[in-house]
Amino acid sequence: MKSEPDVFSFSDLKNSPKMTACWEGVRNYQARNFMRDQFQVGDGVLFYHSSTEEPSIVGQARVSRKAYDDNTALDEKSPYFDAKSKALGCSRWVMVDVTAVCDLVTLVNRKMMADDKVLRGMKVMQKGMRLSITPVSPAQWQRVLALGVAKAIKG
DNA sequence: GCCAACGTTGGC
DNA sequence: GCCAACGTTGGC
Repeated sequence: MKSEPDVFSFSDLKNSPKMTACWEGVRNYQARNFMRDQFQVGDGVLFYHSSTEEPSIVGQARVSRKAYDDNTALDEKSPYFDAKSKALGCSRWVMVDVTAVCDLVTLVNRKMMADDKVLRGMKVMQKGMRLSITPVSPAQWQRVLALGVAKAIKG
C-alpha cells in the first residue's frame, strides 16, 4: 500500500492508537475493488512511501478490519469529500483498517528493487503505475522482508 | 519542474 | 460508445 509520508507515514501509523488506522481517501475504483474483494483480516501489507526523496518500502503491516464504508466521502469538510457519493446518499468508497507490525531495518528502495531479480517484477516498479494498492506475490513478500530485515517495533 | 502514464469527464 | 481534454500521480 502506497502513501505519501507527508500525508500519512508509517510513523503516523505506529503512533496511532493500537498502531491502527483506517485507510481513508482511496478514490480509485481498482484500488477500492481490491480492498473490498481481496482484503481479509490478517492479510500482510508492505507499506510504501511515495513522492518523497527516496521512495521505499518502509514497514510491514496487516489488515485488521475488513472493508467498510469510507464516510469521509460524505463529509463536505473532508479533503476526501465526494459530491457524487453525497448525491447518492451513501458513500461509493470503502476503506480497511491497517495495523503496523514491523519496521524494516533497511528500507527497500527502488534501486534495490530494480537490482533484484524477484523484486523488479513488482507492480509498484512498473512505469506509470499509479494504483495505490497492488498485489505482492509470496516470493516478492519474502524477498522484501529478507532484504529489509523485519524488526519488531519498540515500545 | 518536467513529463509520461493513467483515470475521469463530458460532448457528441 | 467514442474520444479529446483535463486532472492527477509520482519518479526523476
